[in-house]
Amino acid sequence: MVENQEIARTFRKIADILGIQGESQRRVRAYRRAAETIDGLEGDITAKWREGKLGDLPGIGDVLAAKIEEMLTTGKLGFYERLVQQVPPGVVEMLDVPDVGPKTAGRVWKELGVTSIDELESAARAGTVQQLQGMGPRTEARILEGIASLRRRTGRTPLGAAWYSAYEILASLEGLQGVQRAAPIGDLRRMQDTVADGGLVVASRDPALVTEHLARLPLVSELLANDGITTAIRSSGGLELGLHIVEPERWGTALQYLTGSQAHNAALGIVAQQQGYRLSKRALVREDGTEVLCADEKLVYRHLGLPFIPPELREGRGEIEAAREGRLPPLIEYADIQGDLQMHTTFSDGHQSVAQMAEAARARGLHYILITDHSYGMAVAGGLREEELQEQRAEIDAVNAGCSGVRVLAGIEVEIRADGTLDYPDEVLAGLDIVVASLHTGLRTGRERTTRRLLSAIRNPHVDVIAHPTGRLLGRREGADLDMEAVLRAAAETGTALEINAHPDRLDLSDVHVARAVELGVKLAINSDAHDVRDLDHLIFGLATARRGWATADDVVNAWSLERLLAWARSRGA
DNA sequence: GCCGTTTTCGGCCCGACTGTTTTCAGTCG
Repeated sequence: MVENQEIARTFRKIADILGIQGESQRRVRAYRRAAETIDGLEGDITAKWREGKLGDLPGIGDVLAAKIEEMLTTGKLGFYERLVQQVPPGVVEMLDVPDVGPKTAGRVWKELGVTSIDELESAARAGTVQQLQGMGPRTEARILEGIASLRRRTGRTPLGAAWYSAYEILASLEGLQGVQRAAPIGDLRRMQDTVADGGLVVASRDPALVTEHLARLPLVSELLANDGITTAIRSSGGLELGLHIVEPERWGTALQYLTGSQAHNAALGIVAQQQGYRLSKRALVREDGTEVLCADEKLVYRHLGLPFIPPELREGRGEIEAAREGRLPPLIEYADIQGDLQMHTTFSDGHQSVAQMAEAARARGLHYILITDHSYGMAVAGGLREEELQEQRAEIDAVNAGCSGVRVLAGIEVEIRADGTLDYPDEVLAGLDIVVASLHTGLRTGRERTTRRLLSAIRNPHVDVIAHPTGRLLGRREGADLDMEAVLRAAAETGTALEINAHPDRLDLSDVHVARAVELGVKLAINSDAHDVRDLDHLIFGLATARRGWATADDVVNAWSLERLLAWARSRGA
């Protein structure tokens, strides 16, 4: 699958460069579309090529098929190599700045000679950018804000990318000779929404052998060594992961210590001191210097007189006091999740049919799903008109009649419009089992307006769930400026659930907002927002975010039985 | 650049928002 990623990445880069060069939007789009197709491919693209079936893939015709073939046979692409010569890499990087698109990047480069984000910043500060035709002081200010926002998040990788990368490597290590155990550490194990100090710990008596194994993995592009000892690995996706190899009898302390966070370990260190220990990666050390080895992480906490504290809670947010006083909540677990209340189908921008989504959900042990295609306001996503909603209802009824072992509920992801009203009238919404509402546009129209729109949707008795409340996209876009406290209080008052969107690009609500929601008694929904059956697997990220916010199964409506869920929804529609 | 047909070329998911315009271009979803 390395080839798939590589080809998709190359096509996206080509699209970027062609865009900057002012090529036709259609041509640019063709490359992006092909990249999406390749990313979404189930199997290895090499197999497709061998079967001579590249042309069957949507968005791939003769020209792109030939380019894929060139990459698979020669490992490179002449067209791409010529293209990258034509535009400085720093100009392409400017596209990462919010509000800077291909036109702007191309113009500041050609008209001002700006070839990097740093130079763009200088030019904007110097007031040079606003001298260009069609650009003014506000555009300049937006560019500066965009650069600042980009800087704030560099060095952090969204959880999903880091997690998949690390777990593929962990899976390859499992069962290898010399490897006794392996686990993630750092903010990766704590499942923070973005990862900065994630890594792996491996228990082994033969570090050299482990290093040798790692070096041979196709998922590992580079071993980073310090004094001859491997301390980090770079994944084929470019992610840097710290690496620690420890003796098996020191596994527990190492795992605990390296998982952190710093705040948690600092607080735990005080507890240790009170018991006459010092906390370290190698062992619990008594005052006389003797070591207490812990082969198991639970033992570390037990020695310190504490119950086990789940990694997601280890942020120094009062978890140690709570553990001491027996107040740790019974965190929601994966097995508690009964259903999924947001997913899309081919009726709008999803990849599969209602029946296929239902089957995929059944295979994952879910008992019910809510189909939530977009309403017509999301024209770009093929949003549904009212009559299409009726057609979909018929299909849902048919799937349920076929008794697939999972109950399919009829819903919608209805647009909250600029004035706070919804895309469908109340009588249409009343006919649905559960209504999910969300904002996709006007996310930067200001705190007052965004808050007002959300409050208006929350107060609509037909709306049961507010999806991805802030609209943030990790690593790409910060959430809308809004009065979250007011939103949470309104949701608590009306009994409207707020979504923890489990897509690893969103994780919205964030853990901090979840914690406040739990305090206020706001109901939550952990939803995959799947646009493809495989996206159902993202629920684990939403689950982790819920746990990081100290949520229990009772706080989460889709951890309830179908009967309880529907009774809740019905009680709200009044 | 793809696709479906009209088998050679025209259409390709569209609308909101912003800031610069004085009628529209660029970005985003």
